[in-house]
Amino acid sequence: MTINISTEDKIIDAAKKVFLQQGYSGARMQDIADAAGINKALLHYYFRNKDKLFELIFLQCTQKMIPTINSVFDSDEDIFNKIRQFVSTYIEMLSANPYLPMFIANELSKNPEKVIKMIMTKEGDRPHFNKFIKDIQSAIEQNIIEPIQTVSLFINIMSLCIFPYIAKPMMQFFLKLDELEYRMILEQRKQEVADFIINSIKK
Amino acid sequence: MTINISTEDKIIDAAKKVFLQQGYSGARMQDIADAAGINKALLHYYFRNKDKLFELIFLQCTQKMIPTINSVFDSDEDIFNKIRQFVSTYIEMLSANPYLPMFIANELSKNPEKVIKMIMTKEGDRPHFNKFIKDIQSAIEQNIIEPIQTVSLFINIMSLCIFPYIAKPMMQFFLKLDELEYRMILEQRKQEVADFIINSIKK
DNA sequence: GTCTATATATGGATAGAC
DNA sequence: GTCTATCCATATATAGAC
Repeated sequence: MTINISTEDKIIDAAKKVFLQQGYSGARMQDIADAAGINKALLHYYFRNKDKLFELIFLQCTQKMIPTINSVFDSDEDIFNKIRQFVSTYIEMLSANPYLPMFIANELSKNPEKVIKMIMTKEGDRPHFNKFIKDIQSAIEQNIIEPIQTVSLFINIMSLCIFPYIAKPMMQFFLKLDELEYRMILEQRKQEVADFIINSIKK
Repeated sequence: MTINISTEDKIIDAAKKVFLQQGYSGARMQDIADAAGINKALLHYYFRNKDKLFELIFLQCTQKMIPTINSVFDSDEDIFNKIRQFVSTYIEMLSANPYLPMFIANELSKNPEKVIKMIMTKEGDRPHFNKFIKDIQSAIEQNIIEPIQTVSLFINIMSLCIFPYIAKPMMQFFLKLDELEYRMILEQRKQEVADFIINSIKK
């Protein structure tokens, strides 16, 4: 049986799909209407214009993952477990939303001011990166891990998690990997990346 | 004194700037004409259409860096020095072309078939990644570095080098870093990243 | 709320004068 | 080679019937 989905939800789902894959400037209102199984006029009836619709989708996407991440940051595991947990939950979430990293990075790089204003205006959860960075700092002071620039380590962790999604076609092309092979590699990375990081920083 | 730059070169320079920052779908022929100090009609006189102009720029950009990279891959340094050299020359080149990673990753992700066809059709140098991967493999067999999936290590190295450029606005936003601070971090990474990698894999 | 038809704006491309 | 003017396709947005 088919559940009755409201037109608004159909539009949101469709818009999410199109915007995430095509980005703002590549997305066509017609494509969104088609994907939602309605016509353009109805799109404008529900969401006045492309900008408004985009803003909704963008904020919804960026907010969605924050609570899960924060629950990791806020836990009182030791630094190694925290890194392990962060890497595996983050990669897990990205595998469920593979277009998200490219989408966000791209919009942010095309139009930094507009996007940042959008985020700042709408209040909501923020990722507790500071908490994470403080934990790293404190682990260094307690002599648990090698001294390293915390900011630099943070960038490394994010790089190792996110880049394989942003550069998927590039990596597939370079390494001649098909869809399945690449997905298996991403799956393995949930452990490998944490090992790689911890190997590097542990005393 | 001002050197006399041919109109064609002015167009190419302008197109490079606009395409790299805006991507294919975000770039406007008008913007390119403006940046070149000419009008649209003249653009079309030199390069029949947007696609042709884009193809030229894209191929020129992707080819430019290959010889330098290959000279590192082809050298007969040991694996640690090779990693150090690759990381530092690669980051050096990216700092000189900070928009390039986002540009390539984005076009590839928006239109993989088209882009790959473009690359395959035009013959030219290819990066010798295989050589690098074989070197890693052989270092593992000789017991010089920890056993690790070579493909995985390769992805890690690329991630650590490239991601900070793709995600520059995101990282700046998260970490509240201004232009100068971020550029300093990138500069430091020429050493730090190699240390980070080698720390992780050395016996 | 949903549609068809249409207005309006934008951007790529061409014609033709100089 | 370079320009102005214009065309035409595409894309966003609105009007108005049902």
